[in-house]
Amino acid sequence: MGITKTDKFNEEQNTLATIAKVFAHPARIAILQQLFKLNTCVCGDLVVEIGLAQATISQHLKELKNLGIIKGNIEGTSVCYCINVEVWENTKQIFLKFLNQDIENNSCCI
Amino acid sequence: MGITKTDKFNEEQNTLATIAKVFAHPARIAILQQLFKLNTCVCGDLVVEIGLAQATISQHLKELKNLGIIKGNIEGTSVCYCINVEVWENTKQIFLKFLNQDIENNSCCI
DNA sequence: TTGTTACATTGCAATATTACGATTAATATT
DNA sequence: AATATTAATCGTAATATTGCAATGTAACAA
Repeated sequence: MGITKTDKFNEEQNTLATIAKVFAHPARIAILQQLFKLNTCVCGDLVVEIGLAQATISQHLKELKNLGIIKGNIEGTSVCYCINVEVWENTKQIFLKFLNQDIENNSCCI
Repeated sequence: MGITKTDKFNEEQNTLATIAKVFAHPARIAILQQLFKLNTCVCGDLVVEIGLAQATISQHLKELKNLGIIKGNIEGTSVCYCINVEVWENTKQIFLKFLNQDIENNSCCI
């Protein structure tokens, strides 16, 4: 089958899974880290930096853009990418809420 | 190809992607939420609760177990699952560190 | 105009994931 | 012992993801 049955789950669960899916590839993690690290727009050199084919990087950038956490500005023949801070914060909060759920007492399993 | 080129990335990036991949399915999110919510072992009724086939749930549980964030205790014919708090905390910290990286100034893109 | 550069898109092959029926293994129950 | 219950595993089909060569597109440079 290969198709996820999203109708079995609530919106929150599907949203969390969608966000996680975007984080679920080292190239996309690397792109985000690079954008954070440089603290400025990155124009093109992501391909050189990461070492995958240009088409592949472009595809990963597309997925990050689809989630909205990065944005691209066209500057002449090149495109500059950076974090979309608002969307990033929003996305982060959703994920933090999930990660920060804690167990009060965990005396059941050994 | 379909195969991720992990050798192009550092350990941290691959680890983050691996963790995210486990979170990247609503059924696994639902299982974790259930385990947190009940605050006790969940014995079997995950199949009923989530509404996927037993084999499917078992497969998702396996992936959560592979990451180590849940553990299962055999009790007679059934198995009780719960969060492995130590591993969960560890995993959480790795992810928090990634999520909490922030930009000091973001004046580049419009 | 012609070429060049930078990136997106398309098309395709290889591999991974999701889902489930069927089977197996282990323990309980009768 | 025979049967039932529970969950893991196997096998398989459908779909998704990854990666890249080739191509398309838009802006600039000569």
